[in-house]
Amino acid sequence: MTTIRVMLVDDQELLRVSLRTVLSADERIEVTHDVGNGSDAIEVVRRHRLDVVLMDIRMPRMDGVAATAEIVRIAPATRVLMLTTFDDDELVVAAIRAGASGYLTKDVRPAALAQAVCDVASGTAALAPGVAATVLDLVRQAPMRRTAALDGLTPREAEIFGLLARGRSNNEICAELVLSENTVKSHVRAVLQKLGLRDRVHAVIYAYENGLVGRQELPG
Amino acid sequence: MTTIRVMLVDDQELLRVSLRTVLSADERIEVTHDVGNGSDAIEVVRRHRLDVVLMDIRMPRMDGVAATAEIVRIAPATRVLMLTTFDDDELVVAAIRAGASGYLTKDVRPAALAQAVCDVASGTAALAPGVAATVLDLVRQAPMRRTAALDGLTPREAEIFGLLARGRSNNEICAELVLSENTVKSHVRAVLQKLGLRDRVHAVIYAYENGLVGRQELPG
DNA sequence: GCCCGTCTCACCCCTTCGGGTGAGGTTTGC
DNA sequence: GCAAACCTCACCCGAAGGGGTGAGACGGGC
Repeated sequence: MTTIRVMLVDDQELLRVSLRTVLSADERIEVTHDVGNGSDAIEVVRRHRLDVVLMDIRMPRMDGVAATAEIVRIAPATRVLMLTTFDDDELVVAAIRAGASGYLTKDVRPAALAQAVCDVASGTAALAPGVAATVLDLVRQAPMRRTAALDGLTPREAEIFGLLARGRSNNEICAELVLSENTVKSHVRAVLQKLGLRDRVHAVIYAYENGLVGRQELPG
Repeated sequence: MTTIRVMLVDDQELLRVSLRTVLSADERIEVTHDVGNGSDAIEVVRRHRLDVVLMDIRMPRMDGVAATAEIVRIAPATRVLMLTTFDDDELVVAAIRAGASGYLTKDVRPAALAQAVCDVASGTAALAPGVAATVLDLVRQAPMRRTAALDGLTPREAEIFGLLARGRSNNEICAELVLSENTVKSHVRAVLQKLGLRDRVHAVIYAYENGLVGRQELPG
């Protein structure tokens, strides 16, 4: 059995040194590289085979999330384990969506850290207890995040979009806004075209995915 | 600091005894009850204050998921930690949605088990490494979850509904499932009729409002 | 003044969709 | 063996939706 090749990515050199000490104590692990920012990390990934990248989420010169996305893209076999001082909810989600295999807070105990590295190397995932709660909440009922995803729409178009998202037909919209159906169709066309959506079905999905619509009941 | 009051729920008495031994070795933990099925567990929860319920997911007389849902309903402060021999994907999701605070496999090491009990008691969550990967996948691109909101649909219809919820056109569906468009239309009609929905737009809304679909990306 | 964006509406086209009906095949259960 | 689901597919129809073009009215900004 070969050792697990690990790279450390953190802007604090002091922390890198201590991480190296901790991980090197585990005979299953070999720390082959350590760098201070995301750009350098990507360079290393491009040139060397790595099993696990242990990455701080907040860094200068390309943040951890962006670096993770790029690393996963160019080296899918390499696992990325995020390391952070906080269990910032948004960053957790962003990191996971970027393709991170785990998310640990820096108060993790040394033995647990080494174990987590081995876990992700073997294809499983590692979550810090405090982070796990956040993730479970996400599974339970997906959150809605507010976005400026309607930029570029005129006020009227945004209004039409809101009705589209609620499942209104063109006919219902023209009744509610006192417009001719032709006008409604013009607005709908503009909305779909500007947002790059194929049809009103996709408009509904877009609305939900971007948190642009609250809870609603279906009539009937 | 008071001890953490724990109840064990498992149909195998042998396992209950060994769990009791393991957990009692930790001075932070006090095993106050142990029962052999979900119904008894609920009775205990009704009468006593508990911090953590350690529950097997497969049991006679009300399965672990149903019992969890009921326990969470009547005693929201009590945390439920699922314990299972497998990391069955569907059961993981069901347990989490029922309100479980953690999910461990029975190959967990004793010290880790005690730590997990303390973790969930303090409000965080505990996930076994093998389970965490499953959950992360759900966050990344959540697949369709099985729910009562789809009762009455045949398996094929439920499958069609899942594609409807993702914004697929009839044409795309018939390509993905290798069916004629006429067949797809038949299924779509049955789905809309059974769920009392006007059109596919409302089907998407229904899916989101009932948590039947996770985060997804729109193509393009 | 003029231009530009917005809102309004009209007409055309063709595709997609929802609804109705019927029908042949399989599997499941009584 | 028969009934009852279920899956499959076909044909029909009318309505709804998406796309294109054009155009009149109003407003603000230069």
